[in-house]
Amino acid sequence: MHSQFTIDCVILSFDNGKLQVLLTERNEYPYKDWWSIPGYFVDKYEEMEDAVYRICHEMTGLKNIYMDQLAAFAGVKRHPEGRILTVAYLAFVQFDSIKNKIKPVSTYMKQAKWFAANDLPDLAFDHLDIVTKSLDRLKNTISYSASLYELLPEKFTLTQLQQLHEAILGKTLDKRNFRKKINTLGYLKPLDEYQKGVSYRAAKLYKLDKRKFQKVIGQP
Amino acid sequence: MHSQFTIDCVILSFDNGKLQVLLTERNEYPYKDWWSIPGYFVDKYEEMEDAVYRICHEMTGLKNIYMDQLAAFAGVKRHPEGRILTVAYLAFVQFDSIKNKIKPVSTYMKQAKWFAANDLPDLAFDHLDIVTKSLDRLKNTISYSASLYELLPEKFTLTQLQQLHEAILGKTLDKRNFRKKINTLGYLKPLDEYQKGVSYRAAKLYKLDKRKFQKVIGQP
DNA sequence: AATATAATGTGTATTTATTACACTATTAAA
DNA sequence: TTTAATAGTGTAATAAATACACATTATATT
Repeated sequence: MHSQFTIDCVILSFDNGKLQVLLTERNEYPYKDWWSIPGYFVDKYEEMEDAVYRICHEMTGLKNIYMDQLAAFAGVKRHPEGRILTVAYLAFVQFDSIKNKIKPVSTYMKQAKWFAANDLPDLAFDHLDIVTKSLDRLKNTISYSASLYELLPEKFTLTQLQQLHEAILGKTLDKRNFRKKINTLGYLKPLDEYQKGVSYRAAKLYKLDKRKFQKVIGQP
Repeated sequence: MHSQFTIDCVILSFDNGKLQVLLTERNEYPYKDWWSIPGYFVDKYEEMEDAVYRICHEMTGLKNIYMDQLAAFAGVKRHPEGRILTVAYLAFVQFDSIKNKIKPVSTYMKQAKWFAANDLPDLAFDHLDIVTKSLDRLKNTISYSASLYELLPEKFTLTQLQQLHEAILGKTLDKRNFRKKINTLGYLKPLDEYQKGVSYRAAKLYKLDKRKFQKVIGQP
């Protein structure tokens, strides 16, 4: 038995130099056959935080993804069958590691698919507003958010990190200055490992030192 | 006729060197006679943005206050009569200009009263969580928020502004460095006017130049 | 009129961060 | 061995942040 509000999940990833949004194709009215961000009703006695994981799993097949609350959306006309409030959540996932795991469990969605954030199809409900707000949030928290690194593999190159920043900020950055900045931050640890399988000079791999990140960013 | 979610308003102000929270004393069950942040049910066909102003007015007597959405709170046990989701909003008001206008219109609240943010009574529901989150939000947005200046009179002294920053950040700031920073910001305009009614050297008054603020802060 | 009080308002030297800018090094493939 | 593709590096100039102490001004008091 479900209550009268829903949860919608903006699941962002990074691939091919672009931010990607995971959309699901609806199999039920309203907006049957439309693309939407994955979402569903919260059960009456279910905590929102639990519902987010359940719904994300049912609609996309993805499990154990960390989500942050974005905002509530409750426009009277957002849902054709009467105002239904939704609480939007925002998650970041690493593209390659879940590539093959994306498949709705519920028949409520026909399929789930990635779309480049700057080239989205028409979306159901007010889901475009929700995605737009997510991208703004990401832009505004880029320097403070450890979850940013969920968008990258555990071990990543500085070029990957720079390209991610560029995609989020929508502008190019200077390589030398970017790397100098990384050094002063102190929470990005160079490893004694290098990229593999590239047909050019392999780049050094880095990882986020979460403890140091907490110290530096936690209470500045 | 109202729907099944509420709006709660965190109304912050600044007086006596401290952040102040406007609380209302409940006159209805549950939590009759408890202090709470002002809130009530949204009507079924009412936009949230309209409801915020209506509810704020009914519960406190205050009109036309700018509010920002903070977050949704929906703990299953937050309301003793079953889970009721609330969307919290955050507003800043200038203390002196509304001092005498605070009086609930609705009989749902017995009275409204200011409390220092660091010395609150026990609060109804999960309202302490909501206030705490508001104060965090204020801290994190202090440099980017034009609404910050709603906490001060239209014309204010740099000492007032510094004390406000100190109250929000919870630490003291250096006067000379603070003023140097103000100068480089460029959107705080010195006036040819001075403080009145003080028994010592009168300070110069400043005001926020909203156009310049937009330019500087809008898209950095 | 002189003094006390209480706050305002100001500058400099040091350190740190940001910006602008171009070439050499490395690897794999051809 | 050459080519292609990307990794990796330094310096000078400017701007911002920090640490720090005293003269100035308006009023109230004697």
